Amino acid sequence: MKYRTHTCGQLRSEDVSTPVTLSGWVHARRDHGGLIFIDLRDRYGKTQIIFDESVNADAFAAAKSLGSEDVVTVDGDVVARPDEMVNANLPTGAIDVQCRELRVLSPAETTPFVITDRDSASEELRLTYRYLELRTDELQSNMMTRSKAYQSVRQYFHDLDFIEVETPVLMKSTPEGARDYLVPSRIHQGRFYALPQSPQIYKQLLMIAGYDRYFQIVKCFRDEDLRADRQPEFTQIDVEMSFVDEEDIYAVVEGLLRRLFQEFLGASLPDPFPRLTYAEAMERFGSDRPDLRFGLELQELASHVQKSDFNAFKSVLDGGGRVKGLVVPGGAAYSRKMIDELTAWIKQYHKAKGLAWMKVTSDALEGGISKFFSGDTQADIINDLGAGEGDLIFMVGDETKVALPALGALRVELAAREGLIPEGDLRPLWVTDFPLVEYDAEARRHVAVHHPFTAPNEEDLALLGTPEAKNIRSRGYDVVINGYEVAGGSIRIHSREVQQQVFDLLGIGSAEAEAKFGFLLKALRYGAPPHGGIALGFDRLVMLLVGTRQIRDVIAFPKTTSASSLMDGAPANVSDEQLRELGIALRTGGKA
RNA sequence: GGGACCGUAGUUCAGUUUGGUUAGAACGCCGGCCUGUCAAGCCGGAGGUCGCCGGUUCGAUCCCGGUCGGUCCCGCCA
Repeated sequence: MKYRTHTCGQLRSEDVSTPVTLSGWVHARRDHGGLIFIDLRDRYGKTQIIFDESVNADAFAAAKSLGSEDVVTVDGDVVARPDEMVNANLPTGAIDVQCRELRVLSPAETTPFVITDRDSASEELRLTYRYLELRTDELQSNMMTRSKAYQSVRQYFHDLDFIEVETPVLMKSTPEGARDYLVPSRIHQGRFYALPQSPQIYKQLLMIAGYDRYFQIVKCFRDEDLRADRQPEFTQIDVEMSFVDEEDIYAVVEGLLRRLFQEFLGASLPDPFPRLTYAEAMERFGSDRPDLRFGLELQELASHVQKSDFNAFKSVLDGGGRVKGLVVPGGAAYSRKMIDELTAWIKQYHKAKGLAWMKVTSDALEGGISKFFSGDTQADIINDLGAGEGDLIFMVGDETKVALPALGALRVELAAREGLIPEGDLRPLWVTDFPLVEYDAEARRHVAVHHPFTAPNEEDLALLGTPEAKNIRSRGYDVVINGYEVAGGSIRIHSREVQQQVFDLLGIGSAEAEAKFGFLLKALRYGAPPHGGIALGFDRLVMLLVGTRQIRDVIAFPKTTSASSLMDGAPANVSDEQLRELGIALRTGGKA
């Protein structure tokens, strides 16, 4: 039995009078009494099938009872449509297939939602029936883009002589970083594998093994809370290279991204990508992943505040904090209610103590905290900030690590509200010179900003082991596009001594380091080349390629915000027998 | 761990402000008519434990408490 000679997206005017067989899903049925149309759909497209009572009564009778999403095979002949019936919206819109014989392969029950319209059902329902949602044009298109992107990435790295190596999914739990997903061992009861947060250590060991250009498209797992752009299992393009410095990595990554965005969007990314240090990104944008598609940059207000009578801000400056602001064009029209809402928002979500504001008139400031500034200072502020009549100045004064991120969040929020974000733009950049460590109040020690194997900046190397070590810059770098962190990496430590010093800085004692990373420290003794690498978030790249803000739109079977799969019910309880085999007794019995 | 919003026919929503007899609409589904539609059209019909549990009340979809589920955000995500 032959199911198809062509796909449902294939036939054109040139095929008229060809006998064909098509198989697919009944997308829609339009019954005109003596004439029935169905749109037959597969992943290649749709073709209209005609059943004409006067041409073939048997097929016509069979078509009477067809329902949406039935799977059928149609034998028939390609016929041209009358000129005025051509559907210009469909690639196959110039022809019909006149049905000779209809075979119903698999009738479908009424679906819980209509396949033609993804918006017609809640996400909850669509996730429960994900295999139905995957039939929609939008998701099929997304998944095909994803598939082509895999191929493009592989081709790129193979052409550059990279070797693709699979690393273990069952590995040893590493204490730093995200929470691990654990897998119990049956053979070694009471012991656990961890799923990789990334193949970080393996790829470094591959460098030591001499595989000097490695890449892998690899699943990673992090047991942390989800977001619109974060799933517990996600895919990285993992890259590592030996005998390289930052510039070599930048060149390879920029080449890949330029290729992908050119191929899928016809977009030419800048060459080279602009670069910002972490410090500059924080000062100007209040974020280490700035969205460069719009302005609203953070501006310094310290000198003006010093000349004011606003003691709240002056004491912030005296205490070593910062006062910065941003100018909202036309913001003077904001109502008091809107400003109050923004104030509540920034206090609740971004820990700022408040949000000060002043409106700009022709030559002075008014409202808000303007009364604390003299006329001359007001003029200086307007001039200095490049503000104009009708603008609004927002200000935050706080300790540095609150003030800058709060204003950064405000910047993004205001740009969205004001429609200042040009959606078609793509603005990539490198962010460099991250701090090597930051203080973790909860753990009461310094932790790695990137990871513990990141090399310190050469210029700051002398500070290792001194009290100034907390200010050391790292050789880490991120790629940011439109506010999304799409890649992150670093030049790694290849010296056992430096690695030991960094562990010391992180409060990881030699015994602990030996127990947890002994195999890496040992490997570093046997001839470790200088090396570095990067990992690109593949899902986020595909999001940009298809133009969605939701990571679930580019993953075939995603999890909900609470990390469960509505379709298959994972995670689920397991039998006592399974637990017994693993030597596991539940402490609380779990939630039934 | 915290905050906000949401949960009512198969589906998307309205209704709840001010508790009260038959809870509506559209789409889908079923039946009928219809030979050029392509989201076909017209006529008719069926379809509801108002997420779940408890409380208040003569009476709860509506008010209160809890709980489950979904979405977004803060924390978290080396």
